[in-house]
Amino acid sequence: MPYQQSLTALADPTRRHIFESISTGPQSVSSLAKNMPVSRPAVSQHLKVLSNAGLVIATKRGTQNIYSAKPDGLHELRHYLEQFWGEVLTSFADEVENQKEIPE
Amino acid sequence: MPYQQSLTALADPTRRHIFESISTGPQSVSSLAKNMPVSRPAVSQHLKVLSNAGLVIATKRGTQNIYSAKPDGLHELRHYLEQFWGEVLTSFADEVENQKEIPE
DNA sequence: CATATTGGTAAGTCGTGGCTTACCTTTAAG
DNA sequence: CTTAAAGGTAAGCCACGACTTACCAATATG
Repeated sequence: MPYQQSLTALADPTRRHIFESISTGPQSVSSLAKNMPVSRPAVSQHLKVLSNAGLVIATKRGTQNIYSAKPDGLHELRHYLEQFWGEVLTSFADEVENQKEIPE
Repeated sequence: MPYQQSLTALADPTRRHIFESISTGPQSVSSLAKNMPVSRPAVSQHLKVLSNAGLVIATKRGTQNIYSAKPDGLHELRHYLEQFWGEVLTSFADEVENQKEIPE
């Protein structure tokens, strides 16, 4: 799953709340909707986005769908950010040391 | 700067592109706009968002504004994600070991 | 002083995304 | 078999956000 999907998935507050809730333990759709200010279909739609981003996974149990958080769903995003971390620091060092000129 | 601002700031592809470009070295607004498919004002607006999120910082040089990436701008976001990482793993372990029941 | 550069901001347009209600399918339970 | 519980999807609405053009302020340069 590309990091962009994780990024846009977690950018929405409602979706973040859902993901945080699931992270403390698996939940059914209705159970999630019960503790939220939005309707069940809304939750369902958010879960679809989170699922497409690889952040959650669903397993059936009778009529209900239990959603769990996927531990490795954040890997790519982390790598993306860490790569940045290095880049910024080295480019910063370059400037200071070499008095590097800045493109107009 | 709260992690949410970094999240929404980086969720936009254009803004991500700007931030990535700046991360390789400081740039002026016009210089950035020159290599982008959007107008200069659009870039300026994006820079404002990135600045509010604490991801970039501007310094004046004559008439132009030079934007640099802020190395520590991603700290909070990283912590937010890392905290998740732990949470998910422990809740996962709980289930496996204790056959923990899932709230309907 | 006049005139470019540079860039921030205002105002307005347009598409997307998050939400709702309505509907349907599937499994459980009386 | 009928009824209820659970949840995904369709259609439509509305707000917000990403753009544009137009305008203005500030600095540099002839």
